[in-house]
Amino acid sequence: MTATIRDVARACGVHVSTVSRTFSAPHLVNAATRSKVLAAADALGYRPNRAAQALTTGRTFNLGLIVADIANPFFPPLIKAAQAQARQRDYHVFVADTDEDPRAEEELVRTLAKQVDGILLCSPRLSNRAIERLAEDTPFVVVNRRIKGMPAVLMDVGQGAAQALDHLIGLGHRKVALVSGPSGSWTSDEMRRAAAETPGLDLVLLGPNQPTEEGGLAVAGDVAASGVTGVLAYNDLVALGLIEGLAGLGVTVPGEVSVIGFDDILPGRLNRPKLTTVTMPAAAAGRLAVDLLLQGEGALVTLETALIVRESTAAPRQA
Amino acid sequence: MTATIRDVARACGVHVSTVSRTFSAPHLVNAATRSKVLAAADALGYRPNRAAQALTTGRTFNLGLIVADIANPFFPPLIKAAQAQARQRDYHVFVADTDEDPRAEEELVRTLAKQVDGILLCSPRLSNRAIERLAEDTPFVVVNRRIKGMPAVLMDVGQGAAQALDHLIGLGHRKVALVSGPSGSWTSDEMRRAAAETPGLDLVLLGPNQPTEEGGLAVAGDVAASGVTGVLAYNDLVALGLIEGLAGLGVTVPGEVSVIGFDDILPGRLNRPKLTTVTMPAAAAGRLAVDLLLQGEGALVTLETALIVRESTAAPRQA
DNA sequence: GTGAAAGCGCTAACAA
DNA sequence: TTGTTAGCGCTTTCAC
Repeated sequence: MTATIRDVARACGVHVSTVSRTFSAPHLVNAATRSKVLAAADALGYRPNRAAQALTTGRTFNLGLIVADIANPFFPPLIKAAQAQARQRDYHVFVADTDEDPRAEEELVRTLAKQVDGILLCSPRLSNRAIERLAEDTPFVVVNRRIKGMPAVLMDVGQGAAQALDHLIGLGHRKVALVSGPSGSWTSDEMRRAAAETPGLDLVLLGPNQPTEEGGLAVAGDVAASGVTGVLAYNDLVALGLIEGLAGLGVTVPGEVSVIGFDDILPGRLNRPKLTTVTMPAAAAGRLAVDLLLQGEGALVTLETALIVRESTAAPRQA
Repeated sequence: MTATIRDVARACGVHVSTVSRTFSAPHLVNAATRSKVLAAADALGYRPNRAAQALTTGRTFNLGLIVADIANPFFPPLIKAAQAQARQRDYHVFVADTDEDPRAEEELVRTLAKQVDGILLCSPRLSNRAIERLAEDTPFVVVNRRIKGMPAVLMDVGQGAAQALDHLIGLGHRKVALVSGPSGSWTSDEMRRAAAETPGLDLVLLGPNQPTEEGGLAVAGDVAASGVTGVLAYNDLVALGLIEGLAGLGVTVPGEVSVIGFDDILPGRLNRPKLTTVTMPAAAAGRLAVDLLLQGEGALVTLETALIVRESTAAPRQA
């Protein structure tokens, strides 16, 4: 039904290999022949069959993009940017969602591996070892995970967390909770590391938690019971859930407790109080990760983050 | 490097066709042979090469999912659900974003067509005619678009809009604006149709508008100038932008103007005032669309929508 | 129940 | 510059 290289060849009286060359190495074919072929191809609506190309060349012109949760507002801008960048380079992208499950992540990588030229693993939940093993078969770029020798795009979470904590300290908070994210999350570990290195803090670690509103809601009781006056949450969703949970417990934000999120997603900007948070350059990360993958360079890119002070933080109430 | 069917065949002393059958038609092969083959395949980490399978069978086990804007919060739940459903049926999904551009949409369909077994076109901006033409080459399911003879998943936008308008009327509003969406949007047309059929309304049509916060912000002036006391917006993003724009103009919501959105996205629930809106079953639509596509049935599914009254609507101030 | 052989659409030496 | 040929990994008749 759909035209093949052979139809085009027949239509303009050349051999199939000439048609093939016209597309894959145009400089090797006579200009006159080339335009004849192009015209015929156009008339027939010919488009090369990517599966066949992949079979001979080993290149699929496909990329895999794996995220923990498509519906988490942090990811869509990253997906969008990666997809756009890939498109520019004539690549298509498979998007898949692991539902925060490391086993699903691994299986996904395995089934995708042969169909793509490389995989973007975003905020993986798999262990470094597991990722390294998988990377033996497929080019990888990881986002928000540091693995020796593997190309990565990192967001400087440690620096953002430090800034957030300094902000809290500057406001006069001493006893502060870190509401961490899922286990296996590099960003969560980075936040913890940054917190541990911040002097002058009476730190309470609460977690692991689900990286969702529900996770925040669920931990509200513990936060209230802990007696902290400030909280740094794993992400905005958790922060939002926490604020809601705290409100349910009669604890006001930022009156009694200050809360800082991470990611700077839209809902945080609209919430009352507007969320103080750390912006994450998700779109830039998506774009760069695609570039790294396609250029096959072993680079490590670290993107800056920045604290945005809004309304969910204030000086602690005097005891 | 990666094991092929031939490696497996050699490893257990059978012919390649037997190995092939073991996977594609297991009942045609002796149980003993089958388990021998399976064991060898497992040991070698064999996975069939999808490109090669596609070449012979014509089935790719890939799906295309095209949306207007991945970053619009309405779509991620749909994408997530579609992806999960596809995965269950052993399909992978290409996700692509048209940036609200009909030309990009068409080109995307064309380049994707040969690599997939079908395409899910969500809230397309292309004309019916253009879609029908494209559908000659590739199985399609459209979401939120009604095209004669084409499988579709629809959300009952007309009904939702009618409910929203009735709510406004019940509150005492007479002069109401419909802030429509992008041209080419079926949902926008449905809303307009429903509005036109609602009696007792002094209707002002404002649009087309971009389906984003910016779109809402930009139209705020016109809304204020129009003298309406109620607004039905194309979606929550527009409604949110509009409320913000109105606030900038010193117009309070719902004090002076009531605003209703569409989609029920998270930011709307967190906004102050919390947005009165119409829920759209995006996840269900994604799931069903995949089912329709893979079952190849020519069905038309219409999903219900429902008004959720929150805080952005109230009785009009007495003149 | 299994093997042999042809071929899916394309590319990549090699020859002419 | 173009044609010839073999083959990518797999499925699918057709024989045995």
